[in-house]
Amino acid sequence: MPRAETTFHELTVGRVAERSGVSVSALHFYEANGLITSTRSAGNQRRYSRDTLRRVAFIRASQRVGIPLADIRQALDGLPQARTPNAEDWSRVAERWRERLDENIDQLIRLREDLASCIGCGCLSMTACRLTNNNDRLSSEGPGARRLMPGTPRADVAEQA
Amino acid sequence: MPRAETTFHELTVGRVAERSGVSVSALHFYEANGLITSTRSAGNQRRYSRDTLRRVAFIRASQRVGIPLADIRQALDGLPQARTPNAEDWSRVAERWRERLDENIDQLIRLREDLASCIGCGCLSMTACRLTNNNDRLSSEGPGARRLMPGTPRADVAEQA
DNA sequence: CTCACACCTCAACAAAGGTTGAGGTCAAAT
DNA sequence: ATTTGACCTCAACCTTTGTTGAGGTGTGAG
Repeated sequence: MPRAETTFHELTVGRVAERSGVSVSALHFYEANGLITSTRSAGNQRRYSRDTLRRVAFIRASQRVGIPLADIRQALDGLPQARTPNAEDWSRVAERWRERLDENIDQLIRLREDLASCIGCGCLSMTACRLTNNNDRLSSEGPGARRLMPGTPRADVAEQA
Repeated sequence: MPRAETTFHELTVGRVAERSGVSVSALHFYEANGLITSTRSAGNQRRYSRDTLRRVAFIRASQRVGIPLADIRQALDGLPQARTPNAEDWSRVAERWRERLDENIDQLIRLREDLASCIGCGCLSMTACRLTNNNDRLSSEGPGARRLMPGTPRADVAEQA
């Protein structure tokens, strides 16, 4: 099997797909959306540096907990584009990402509590219920383009071919 | 303003939209997908029973933490369809839903830990890293139809017109 | 040099979760 | 009786996150 020639730190798209568990088409997609970058070989084929594997791992792990690519992209934009990110670069990003995860965790825990106190208690009181009263500051956006609310990913069923 | 005639326990779509903070089109959509049900007036207009408000609150709260409608629907299918769900019915559903939320929380906490130990430490060791090695049992599904992985919802920006 | 496999681009399609709009009806206040 | 805002259906469109396929090229082993 003819494997494209690569220097030590260059990976073909197929190789990245193989090692990251992400399909080639998804990698193309990530690249088109600026989550990863590549150089090109003489024959116009993509060559990825090794740290792309780390980026992809970060992307997938984040996606599995339901974070949209746009947000992940923003986080990755915190890495230097000029040079290969070092440990400190990643640490900085990871730290900010932890805060993001904390928020997500908080929200879930809050819902769990609300559910217990509002419905689980059996009183079914929906007056002044925290579950019901979420439309406080929410419905004040007016019409126009807005983010959609797609579902959550589930790692056990969504993976590349 | 002509407000449709309703008995004490009947609500029009507009009324449900107003009180739940969900758009009319979204309510139509939920109904088309079996998350809520309605009877019809003589003139073919929807009439919702009051417990629809609770269902919708449950739906939105669950969506805000990234759970897909299909899963929410399954949970709601645990309620009796013949009669109006009582406190006990809701309690049962809430209990099972709590387990679901627990799983989601666990997954987020695991990612946060992995991030700290794998990247945050600074070593950047990706060999045998838990972040990287998620493709263990995942890439064994083969091709074919599979769930897509849309993003996460964010309550602060997504609401009806 | 040739062959096969990996790669390229670009367009079309998919599924979730809706929104928007056209064209028509209901209902209640005047 | 008229009018006006709420409602109806249905189809088209939107975003996100990709996959699939067609038609063509690169690359390395033999």
